[in-house]
Formats: sequence, C-alpha cells, structure tokens
Amino acid sequence: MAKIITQKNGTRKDVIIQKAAALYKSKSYTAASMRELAESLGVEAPSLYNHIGSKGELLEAICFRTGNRFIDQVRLISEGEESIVQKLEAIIRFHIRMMLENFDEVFVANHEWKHLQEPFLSDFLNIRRTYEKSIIDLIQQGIDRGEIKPLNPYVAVLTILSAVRGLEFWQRNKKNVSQQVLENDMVNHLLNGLTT
Amino acid sequence: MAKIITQKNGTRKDVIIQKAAALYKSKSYTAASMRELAESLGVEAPSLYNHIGSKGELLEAICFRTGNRFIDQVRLISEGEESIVQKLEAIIRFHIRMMLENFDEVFVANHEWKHLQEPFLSDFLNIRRTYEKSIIDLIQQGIDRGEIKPLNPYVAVLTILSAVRGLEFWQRNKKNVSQQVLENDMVNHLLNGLTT
DNA sequence: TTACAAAACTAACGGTTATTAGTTTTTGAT
DNA sequence: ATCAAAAACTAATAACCGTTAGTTTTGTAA
Repeated sequence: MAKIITQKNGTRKDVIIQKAAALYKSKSYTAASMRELAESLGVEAPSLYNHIGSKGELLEAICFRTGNRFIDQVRLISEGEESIVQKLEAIIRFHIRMMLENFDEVFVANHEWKHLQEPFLSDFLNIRRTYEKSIIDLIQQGIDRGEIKPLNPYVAVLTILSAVRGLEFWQRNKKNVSQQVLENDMVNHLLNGLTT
Repeated sequence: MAKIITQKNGTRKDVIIQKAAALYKSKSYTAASMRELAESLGVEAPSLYNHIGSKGELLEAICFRTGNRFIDQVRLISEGEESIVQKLEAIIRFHIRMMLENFDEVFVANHEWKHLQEPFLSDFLNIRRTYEKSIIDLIQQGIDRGEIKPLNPYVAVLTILSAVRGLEFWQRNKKNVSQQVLENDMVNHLLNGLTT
C-alpha cells in the first residue's frame, strides 16, 4: 500500500508516464499490461486509474510531448541567421541529443504511435509531417543557394532522419564510443560523406 | 469453407506467412490476432493449425528468412574483387531493394524480432550482429586503405543501416520519386555527403 | 464409386486484458 | 484530534487471446 514516489516538481501522473515509456520501449505498447506497469510502480493496477484515464492516454502523453519538443526546436533553429548547412547541423545535433537523453520516450513515440486512436493518430502524423516538411524546405533552400548538392530533398531528409532515429540501437556500444565522437562523426558523415 | 488459395510452387503455409507479414506490419505482432489473420485468408482461426504450429512460428519464419537473405548477400559481395567503396555501394543498393521489394517481411523482421522467444531471439540477434560486423570490417578496411575517411566505423555502419532501414517510411512518396532516383540519391548521400 | 488424407468446421478451454465499482487506508491541513 | 480529500485496496466484469479436441467437408487417386 505504499504510494507512488514522486520527484520534486512532478505529479504522480508524470511518474506513471515515465515508467510507461520505459515499459513500452522494452515490451512494446500492446504487449505491456497495466498490471506490469503498476508492479513497476509498487502498486496494484486499478490504483493507476486514480491518476490517469486510460492506457491509451499514456501513449498519447508520450507521443505528443516528444513530438512537440521536436517541432518547437526545429522552428527555433530555422528562424536563426546561420547558413543552411549550419542550421541542418544544429537540427541533427539536437535530434541526436534528444535520442540519447530522452531515450525511452523518443523510442516509444517513434515505434508505437500506430497504436494511437483517432483523432490522436492523425494529429501525431501531422506533427511528423510538419517536422519533416521544415527540414525539406531547409534542404531545398540550401540547394537553391548552392550550399547543398542537387539531390532530391525528400530522399535527403529521409536519410538524415532515419540515420539519427537509428540511434535507438546505440545503447550497447555506449562504452566504446563517446557521445562527442558519435555526434561529430554522424554529423560529418551525413553532411560530408564517407569517401576521401 | 473455401480453402486457402495457393500460388503455383507455394504451400498453404507460405501463403499464411505472407499474410501474417502484412498483418504484423500494419498492426504489430502482439496486436494482431490469429482470428484476424484467419479472416484475411477467408478461414476460421483453428483451421490455421492444420498448417502451422503456433503464432510464434510465423514470426520466426518471417525473421529468419529475411535475416538469412541479408547475410548471404553481404557475404557474396564481400568476397568479390571490387574496391571497398564499390562493395559498400553494392550492399547499400541491395538493402534498398530488399526494403522496397520485400517490404512487409523486412519491416516485421526489423520491428517485431523482440517478440521472438529463446533460443530464436538469440539466434536472430546473432544474425544481425554478423551482418553489422561484416560491414564494419569492410569500412575499417576502407579506412586502412585510405578509401574512406577515418570515422568511427561503428558510427558509420549505424548511419548507413539506419538510413536504409528508414525506407519503411517511404511508401507514401512512391508516386513522386522513382526508385532509381531514390537509390542513386541515397547512395550518393551516404557515400559522398550532402554539401557541395 | 470408393476410400483416404487434407483441410475445413464448431465448440470450448483456461488465461489475460483493461477497466469499473465499491471500500478502506493514508495523508495533510485545520 | 478531526475531517476531507487523495490514493490505495479487493473483487469482479465482459471481452478477447491462442490453442485443443472432435467432427464434418472437400479433393484426389485407385
């Protein structure tokens, strides 16, 4: 009968969401049960419903909090005064840091969004499209200004975003390669290529 | 009471696996029920068990058929006589084609392998590691020979494989960009970069 | 036409799921 | 110490899950 332990400045709902993200990441949303989630919090499953409305609401919270952080940041960077390539680099670096520092939530948002129910599913996909469109526009500008090769911008943004999202597989090598090397090498690879 | 329709040279089990891949892709393995799978085949759920042993067996078939195709091909390419960069290009192009031509199965293998049970889970992860290790070795050779920049080869292979795996999000744009442009631009991006 | 095997069916099993209802305990402010 | 609100509990619900058993239908070869 112990209560759910909260951090300072955090509600019990926040703790539940955070634990849900970790659980959904390791077991997937559908395979993770409310009983398991409750157990990881030291509580019985029905007790969760004093704090949340439904299982789906947890997924919504995870997906939208993450999604909104991405579009807010890309908007901020786009409005700056740097060169296109510098802006792209800033976006890639931000995305890499988000992947590494908010691993659980970003992982769940990237993998489990398909289990959102309408209208949340459509809303989430809109956020995603907005994010991608912002970067596509940036790349197109770069091509127009001659900063970037005339590649198809859809392909370029897919390549970039897929590469950084792939950091979800990184955990295991964390020991051998520092975050600095990882960030620098990936940015360098995506902007300047692999060949000498 | 209509029977499951088979193609020439294919068993009913093959048809079930193929439909399972499509279903697991769109709904995820855990969320997809045997009753749904049966319905998509025009049959009742228990009838499936005349052809298969269990739900898990279907996932195993999908994951291992796909995984083995990847390591077989990368071994074949590695043994050739071309330059390192040419070999890398061949691997990237093969991976892109696999993604586009065997979409459902590759998608499921990439996303749902975590629901494999032991010992299949370990076996599958071994296949994955073998695949990645082959490419890492290739990149290291390229660095040693001066064909490739001295980037961390783990980071480089993560970037490359994540980028091509990201083609799972491609379907929607299929109309606007041809497969040729997609393949060429992504290869060019991953090998030679984005900047002018 | 008969006979056998393959492949479908119906009915049902025990187990798990998210969630609700109703009750008791804990906490914190007066 | 008292009282109300917050947060835990137990018990139970209907729905759905993968799978088994037993039976009937279908297709094919003799």
